[in-house]
Amino acid sequence: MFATATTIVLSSSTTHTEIALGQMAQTPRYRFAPSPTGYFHVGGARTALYNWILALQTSGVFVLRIEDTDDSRNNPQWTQGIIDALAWLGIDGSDSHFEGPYFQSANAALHVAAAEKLFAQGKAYYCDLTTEDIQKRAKESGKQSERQGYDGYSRDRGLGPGPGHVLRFRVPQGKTVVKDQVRGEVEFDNSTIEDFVLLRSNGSPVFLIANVVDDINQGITHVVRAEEHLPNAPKQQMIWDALGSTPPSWAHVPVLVNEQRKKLSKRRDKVAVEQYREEGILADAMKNYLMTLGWAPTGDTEIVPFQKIVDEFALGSVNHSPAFFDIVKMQSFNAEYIRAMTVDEFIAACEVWLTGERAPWKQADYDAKVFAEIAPLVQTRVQLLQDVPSMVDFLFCEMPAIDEASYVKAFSADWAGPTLLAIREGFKNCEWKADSLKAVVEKIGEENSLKLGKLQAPLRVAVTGRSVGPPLFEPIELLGRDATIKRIDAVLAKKVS
RNA sequence: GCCCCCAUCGUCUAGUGGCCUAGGACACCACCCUUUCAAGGUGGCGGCACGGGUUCGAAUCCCGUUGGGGGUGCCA
Repeated sequence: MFATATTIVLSSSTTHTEIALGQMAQTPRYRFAPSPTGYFHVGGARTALYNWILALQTSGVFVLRIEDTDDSRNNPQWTQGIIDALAWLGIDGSDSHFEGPYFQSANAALHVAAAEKLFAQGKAYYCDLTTEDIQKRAKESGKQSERQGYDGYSRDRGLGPGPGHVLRFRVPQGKTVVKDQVRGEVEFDNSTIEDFVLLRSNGSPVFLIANVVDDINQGITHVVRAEEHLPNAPKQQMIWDALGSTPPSWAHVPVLVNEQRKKLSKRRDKVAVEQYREEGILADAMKNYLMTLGWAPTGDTEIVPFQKIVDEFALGSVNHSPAFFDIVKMQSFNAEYIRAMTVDEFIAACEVWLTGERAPWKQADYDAKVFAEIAPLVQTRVQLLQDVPSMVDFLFCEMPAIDEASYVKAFSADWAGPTLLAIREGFKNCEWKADSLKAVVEKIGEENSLKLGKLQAPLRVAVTGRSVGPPLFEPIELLGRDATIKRIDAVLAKKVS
């Protein structure tokens, strides 16, 4: 009872102080701090989006910091990938809210200096135990020691820097309360936190301190990151305190998971933003979808303008539980965004898939005018832009590749050959317009008591090579009489053989 | 093992004590439309993990159980 009351009083007074400080002194400074270890992760994209939106809302700043400190996994090629992917999502390096990129590796000296300052103040100490030594001690002590893993063996041994010595933070007694904008107050008993490493035995700083020192030097006021960092928060908050700085406002957002409910991982799951982009997911669709994971705009519609999201998003209303990254739903969002485009926009968006090396046809065979004619018919039929070429390729190839299953299905009926032959005869002299072509086929249908839906199947396979696709007669008109009849003959010949 | 977080349809969510016989979206099913396939329209299936409290009243508050997840590196 008393404890609770005290906590409330303390926290409310602290909150007032923070608000007063924030109002007077500083514009909010958010940051996104990825490490360049591979393609850009969709989880990272969501975290970046959160920070970006928050910066936009508050007239604040979005700082991009590349955490490239050592480690064999880092590679400069990924840095450009991150920057490009962010720009694709509208997090544009030239925007006034954007600052950076900064490179953590450039600040190594500052990290070391901060660590040495902590040593000088007795807030950190050197230790000469190896990882093996620590494991051995833990095993020998049998029962789990108070502190996990490392037991504080060198706390009072008065060691200085030297070969094989790591610098460890002296975790003080007591409790550390992390005030989290998503989760409220999370309390950690310091006795459960080991004296963690600040400087490796080779003298290089580790993430825990490098990250904090950069945040301090870059004036970061708000740390919004994935929940996997929650256990780091008390440690980092202790470093902020030890360094004499006021810790930032924390927010730990739930992780994205796969169908097994495990955190999305680069090894196991399809997570690369670049890959989705290449498949033809639209940036707006991805942004919108990502923002519906763990949060939702007001109203009964999830697909909303980005501005509405910027207007409404709040950390306090972010869900506390992990969200499944559902590719099927994202594609459905994408399809809706595709349909919402004007035809011209759609044509422009398809450009990359229709020309250049990705196109399945020879450049000379492609006719932009023909595609423009059929574009409205394919626009309602694709989920991914990469699906477009296979829907229209029959228009730009000499002869379509006949899908065997479609062929067998369409020509299994005994009427298939004869009616197709009749259609061929009808096509020889009719007016070459979609409506007239349709009329020819319909008439033959009447004569044979076959519905158009059935009767057109063999014709469709002959012309397009497949049993499904856009409406048939418009493309046939575009193809022209000679090419159409040639294709019918080819498929008829195939039947005979 | 230990620390921490979490728990509404299969999935993503709305819901902040009465408006909830729980709303929307994706997926799925049926029907309508129809030139195949889509799109569109209509309808359907389907959920507050469990057990105790608190309260006139609980999906909403508290406790416990169970079940998930994250962390436990001289990675970030």
